[in-house]
Amino acid sequence: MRLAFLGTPDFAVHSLAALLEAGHEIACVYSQPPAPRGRGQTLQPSPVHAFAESRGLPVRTPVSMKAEDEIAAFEALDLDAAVVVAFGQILVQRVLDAPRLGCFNVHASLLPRWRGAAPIQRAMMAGDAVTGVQVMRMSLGLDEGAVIATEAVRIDPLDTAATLGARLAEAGARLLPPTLAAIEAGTAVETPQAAEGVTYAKKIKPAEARIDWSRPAREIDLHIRGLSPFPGAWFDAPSAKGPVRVKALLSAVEDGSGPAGAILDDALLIACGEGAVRLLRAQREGKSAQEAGEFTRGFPLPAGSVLA
RNA sequence: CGCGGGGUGGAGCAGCCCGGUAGCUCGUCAGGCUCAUAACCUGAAGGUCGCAGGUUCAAAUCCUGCUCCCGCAA
Repeated sequence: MRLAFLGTPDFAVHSLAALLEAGHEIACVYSQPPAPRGRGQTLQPSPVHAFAESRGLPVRTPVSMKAEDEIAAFEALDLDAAVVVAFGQILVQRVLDAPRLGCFNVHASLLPRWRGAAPIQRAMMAGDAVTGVQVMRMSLGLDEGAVIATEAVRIDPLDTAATLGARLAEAGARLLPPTLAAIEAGTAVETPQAAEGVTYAKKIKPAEARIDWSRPAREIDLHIRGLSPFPGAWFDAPSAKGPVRVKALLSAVEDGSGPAGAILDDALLIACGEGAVRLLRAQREGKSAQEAGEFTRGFPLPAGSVLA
C-alpha cells in the first residue's frame, strides 16, 4: 500500500521499520520538527526523522498539521492509508479523511483505559498487571476510535517505563503489518471502544515526579519505575556539600518499617509511609545511572539518616 | 556563546576552598578462619592525581589554555 507514517520517538521507529519490512511504499514520513536537546542544546532530528532519512524516505516536519498548505500537501500524496504512532500532534478531520482507507493509530494501552499522552507511565504508576498495544481507526476524539487489533503485554515487577515501552513498541510493530493487510482486504473487524472504563493518561508534571516518602511502599515503587528513566522520580539526599538530587531509576518493595524517608540499612532500603522500598539503580545529578552497589560505594547513604 | 557536574591504582568516590609523605569502599592476589560461602580476619600488589604551560622552596590542591566524558528544559 501507499502510506504516510506519522511518528516521533523511538517507540514509533519500530513500527515504521515493520512497515518497510512488509514492503509498503512510504510516500512521506511526518515527524515533529528537530528540537534542541542534549549537551550544547544542538538541534537534533527526532528518532523517526533520523531513521527515515537513513532509509532515504522523504520527511516533512511541520510545526502544525493544521496549516492549509500542509493539509493540501497531505491530500496530494494520494494515500491508501496513514499510520500514526506517537506523533505528538492532533489531526483535523480533513487529514483523517484524506487517505482512501483512513488513518490508523498504534496506541500503547488497552483502550478505553489510558487514552492520551502518557499511557505507558500511567499504566505502570497505577499498578496495572497487564497493559497492551492496539491498532485503531482514528477519529476526531482523542484515542476514541474503533479498535482493530490488540496484543496484551504483562507488566513485570522489575519493569520500568523504558523496558515496558520497548516491549510495547515491538508488539505494536508485530501487530501492524497483518492488521494493515486485513484492512486492505476488507476483512478487518472494527470494535467500538467500551463506554465504561475510560481513563485518561495525563502528561506528567515535573512537580509530580518528586518522591513523597510518606506514601505506601507499593505506590512509591510504582512511581519510581513508572517514571524511569524519564522524567525520573527523584529526592534530595543529604551530603557534606548540601542536598544532592538523586533520581531513583529502579526499585523493589521490601519488608521494613520506620519513619517515612528513614534509611534502614546501608544498601538503600528506605522506609515509606507503609513498608519500605529498596533502590536498585539510581543516578546522582551530574552522573550517569549506577547500580545500587556502585552508587553507595561512591555516595554512601548510611542507615540512620532520613530523607526529606 | 543555554545551564550545570566531572576526569585521582581494575570499579565507584574523598581530598582541592585554607598548597607540604595519595586516603576510603569494592574488586584482585596471598595467607588465616569455617562443614561451607558472594560472609569474616590478616597482609600484599596496583596511581607520572586527563593534557600542556604558569606561580611557588613545594601543586591532586592556586592561575591560564586545551581535551575528553556526563546530566538537564520529557
